[in-house]
Amino acid sequence: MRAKHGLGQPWWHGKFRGCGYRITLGREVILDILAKADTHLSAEDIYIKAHAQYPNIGLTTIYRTLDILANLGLIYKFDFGDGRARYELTKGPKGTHHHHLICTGCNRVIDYTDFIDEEVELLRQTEKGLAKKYNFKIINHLIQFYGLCNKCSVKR
Amino acid sequence: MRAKHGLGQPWWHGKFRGCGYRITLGREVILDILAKADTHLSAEDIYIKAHAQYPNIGLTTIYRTLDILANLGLIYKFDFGDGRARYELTKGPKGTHHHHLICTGCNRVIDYTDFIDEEVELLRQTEKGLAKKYNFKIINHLIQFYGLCNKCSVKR
DNA sequence: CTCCTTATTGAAAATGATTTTCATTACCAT
DNA sequence: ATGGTAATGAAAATCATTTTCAATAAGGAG
Ligand SMILES: [Mn+2]
Ligand SMILES: [Mn+2]
Ligand SMILES: [Zn+2]
Ligand SMILES: [Zn+2]
Repeated sequence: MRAKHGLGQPWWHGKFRGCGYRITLGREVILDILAKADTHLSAEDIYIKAHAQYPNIGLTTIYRTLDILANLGLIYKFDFGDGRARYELTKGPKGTHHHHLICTGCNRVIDYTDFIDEEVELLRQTEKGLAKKYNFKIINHLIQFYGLCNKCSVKR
Repeated sequence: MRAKHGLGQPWWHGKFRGCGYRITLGREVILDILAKADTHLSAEDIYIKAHAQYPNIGLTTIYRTLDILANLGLIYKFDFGDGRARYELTKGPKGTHHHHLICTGCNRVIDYTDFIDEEVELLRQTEKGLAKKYNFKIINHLIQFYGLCNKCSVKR
């Protein structure tokens, strides 16, 4: 059940090598952690996990690798307002693009992928309209809903 | 043509006092700057402008005031990825809620309010669906499209 | 497999935005 | 006008992220 492509090469090796980057132990560890994660990890979260498997890795390498991954479009970098960036594999285990519900009470973040059918279509149309009107080439979008989760809305 | 409410009181004095906050010269200056701004200002941008009218004001006061304003919902705080927070009056001169087009090439941010008719309606429906499904009380949303502006897409 | 070039790395120092501390000042209800 | 207390500025402290630099290790060539 290993997620490999081709001849036992992890899926990302290709894109990585193609851009002139070397495959290193540290980078493998980091991508492994991201692939297994089911939450939005911060650089330090990743550092702590990585350090367990590979005690020599430095936090600097985490930052540098995350930067490359974000530029390659393999991960998303988010700001949920808690003062540190959080990262998530573009195509996670769930594999699908998703949006976020963010609780301003407890900072919980809920992923949601169950878009209404029309939502996807409308997004396409909106992007098309904006692209033409502003002569802007849309590559990606960020959609987040802020509010109170079930627990937090009770407290108030 | 002054934007006043009641007996010559700026519109925000009410809400401000109602929450136990005092009206100070520094705060007036800051809100004035935000009200006149047609771009997304950083704390330091505001500090520089404020300093011109009120040389004694400290950067600390800017941060503290912005924090209050954001909590009161009078301003939005954004992260456009350039390492500093940027702020915008919730109800600007334009008065309307808007979304952003962000150029990843030059960091230009375009406001857009010209929603497709269906966009507003769909957003309402989506929010309703999410609210029920996740038992989440939606208060606000953030929608940003990333891509390349006309100038930057030519260069590539 | 060995060598060599060069990307990568870790540690430590630097940076830079935002916060905290604390003594002083100034709102504003009475 | 006065007093209680929120607000303020300067300086120091935080803290996530970046930079520096000498040491190390991918990985292509031979
Ligand atoms: Mn997510
Ligand atoms: Mn805007
Ligand atoms: Zn919550
Ligand atoms: Zn641009």
